[in-house]
Amino acid sequence: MPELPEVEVVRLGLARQVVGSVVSAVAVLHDRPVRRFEAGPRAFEAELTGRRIEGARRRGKYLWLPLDDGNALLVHLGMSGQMLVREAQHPDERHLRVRVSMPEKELRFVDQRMFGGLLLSHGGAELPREIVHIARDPLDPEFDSDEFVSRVRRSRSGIKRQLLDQTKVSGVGNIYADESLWRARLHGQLPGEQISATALLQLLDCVREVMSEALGQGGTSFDALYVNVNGQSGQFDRSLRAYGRAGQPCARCGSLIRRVAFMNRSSFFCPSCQPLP
DNA sequence: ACTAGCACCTGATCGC
DNA sequence: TGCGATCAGGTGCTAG
Repeated sequence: MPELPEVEVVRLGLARQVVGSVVSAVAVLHDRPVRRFEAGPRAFEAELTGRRIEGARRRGKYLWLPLDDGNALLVHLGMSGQMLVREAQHPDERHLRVRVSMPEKELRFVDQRMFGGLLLSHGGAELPREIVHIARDPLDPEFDSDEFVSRVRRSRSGIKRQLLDQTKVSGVGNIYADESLWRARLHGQLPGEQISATALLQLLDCVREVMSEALGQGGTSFDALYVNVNGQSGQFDRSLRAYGRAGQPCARCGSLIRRVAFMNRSSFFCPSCQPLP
């Protein structure tokens, strides 16, 4: 669910509200969200307890909190995960999975579908080993645009599939892929090897543009499943031009936006602005 | 090595 | 009112 702008909104909230705090207690209420931590839920609780949170960092859709022992609390929100900062007396959320207690507040991992999760990354303060395969994102100053372009042009896969491949570029999900392709006037099924380097660089600019605008609006929320650390929704859904707009006129040309099935989900595009050759 | 497809979950909504 | 099918913003594993 949450893509780069939504995760960045959460990261900013954590940076403001939990960095500098010391963890006084941890309760894993459902084992599934810590499934990737091999030492198990009890070790997760024990190792996180007593640690001071030193920062809040992000790569793509992953975020992590470096700890004072050199380890890191690594977080992925999956499709429905939330990181909420609540007062301790706030009633438990229906899908509360992990409670991290601190003086005067709690950091809560809430996740309906549990595709997301937490783990303790040993020595992961700088960059958790679990996410070294994740590429930098297009807003990272060290993102290598030329490397992305050459990799895309070496593949026959459709450009949308490649935009969603987090080892080529991270942070892009189904919404911002469709929005970026609409802005760049590219059909998602165009094979990468058929797209010029210039067009791909323009596509990257569109990705940066749409994500920056979304970040400025607090992200995209269709329902209460994506919210910031205080439980508030973002407003970028009002600015979407393709995603979720099947049957509505294209803002550029007036043709009706179409929806097609893709990778067990949906793609939205303008058949006039984004033709397949 | 690359690629496509599926598994992993819960819940809301829609048609019958 | 109930039931099954479908859909939802993601990632990792695995079989070709």
